[in-house]
Amino acid sequence: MASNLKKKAGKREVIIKEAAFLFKEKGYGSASMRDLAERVGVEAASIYSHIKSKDEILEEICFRIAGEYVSHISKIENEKSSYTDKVKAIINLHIRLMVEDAASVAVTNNDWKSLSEPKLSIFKTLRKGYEARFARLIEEGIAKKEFAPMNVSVAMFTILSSIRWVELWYNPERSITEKELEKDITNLLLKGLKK
Amino acid sequence: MASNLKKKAGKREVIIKEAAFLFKEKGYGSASMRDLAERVGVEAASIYSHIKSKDEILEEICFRIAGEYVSHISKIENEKSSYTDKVKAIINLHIRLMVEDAASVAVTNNDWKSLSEPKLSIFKTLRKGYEARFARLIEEGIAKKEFAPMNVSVAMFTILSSIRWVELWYNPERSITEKELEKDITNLLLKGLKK
DNA sequence: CCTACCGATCGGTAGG
DNA sequence: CCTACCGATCGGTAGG
Repeated sequence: MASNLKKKAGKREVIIKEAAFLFKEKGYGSASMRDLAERVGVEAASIYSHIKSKDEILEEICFRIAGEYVSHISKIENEKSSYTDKVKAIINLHIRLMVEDAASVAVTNNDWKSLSEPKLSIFKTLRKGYEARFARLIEEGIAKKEFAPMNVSVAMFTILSSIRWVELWYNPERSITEKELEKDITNLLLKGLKK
Repeated sequence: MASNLKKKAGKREVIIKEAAFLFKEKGYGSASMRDLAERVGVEAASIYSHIKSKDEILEEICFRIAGEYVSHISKIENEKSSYTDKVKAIINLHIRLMVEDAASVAVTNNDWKSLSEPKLSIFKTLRKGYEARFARLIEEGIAKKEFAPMNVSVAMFTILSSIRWVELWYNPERSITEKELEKDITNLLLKGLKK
């Protein structure tokens, strides 16, 4: 009985997790609910006992990831540390999420445009808020002479998107560890390519 | 007569151009040929006088962009310049293509996975070849002590993907010019955020 | 969770 | 380039 309940509660998670893999592989628009059902191991109609719509799955994936970012940046802002360390913490956050749940991060990055209203607008607002807070940390870092003077938006977006490739390249069988990956990316972004 | 012929030759281009905008906006899988026909201003069936299939349009977009990259890197390799300047030239190439044809670059980045075989494999091979050549330039730059020692793949992918955000942010109405954008991104990647 | 099925929409073709 | 239409597949529902 208890195991039955647990199985049922877990099924929704299984569906969302498999959906993340599927959407990452094929793209949201090209993935069908029948594809998803096959991966989960049930008939297509059965999926709908656990979720309301294909849309809802995308929402769940995108807002979970967005929530992760937003909740962590508050902590980083409040830490008593240098701006260099705050930016390092943000880079670290993005790499960690990417390594821990590459599929969901990839889907959020690639398919958030397929969100339907009003969720699309809410997502955009969340993202803009996050970006504004990150931009402010860079701005303050420049003001405190920790960072070189430069266009704040350019710096922020360059850092944010520079981590996206990890999705395509990194897998646990690589000879490089997450720690090394993080160190190399952070060094490159903070100190540059040049010797 | 001559104008009729020209009109016909141009129509295929119009279709591919509109498709790039459409695919960028909605994603390849979520965009329909009826959407595309409406943008072009004809009935859905009429599209097929100019192209064979939806697939073919995606192929055309992805391989044109891939071709741009591949043809330019040969020139860069053969230039008698420092490795720093070669890397700068590659960054410049990516920014220029992104600014000139943001839609096609975005579609290539986001939807190449929807290519069907054998084009998918060919595309992957092209991309791997390009990456290998870029990686070698970084490797040689490190050997010549122009660049700091680091994992070559990490450096290459970080640089390549760091330019992707331009698609989402840049538009000609921004107060920043393409030249300034390029200078800021190049500086950040070569010298780093830190003062 | 399944069988059976719906209306809508898809990519694409025939024929003019 | 259009009208008319095809078979396949889509997301989703009814009923058990």
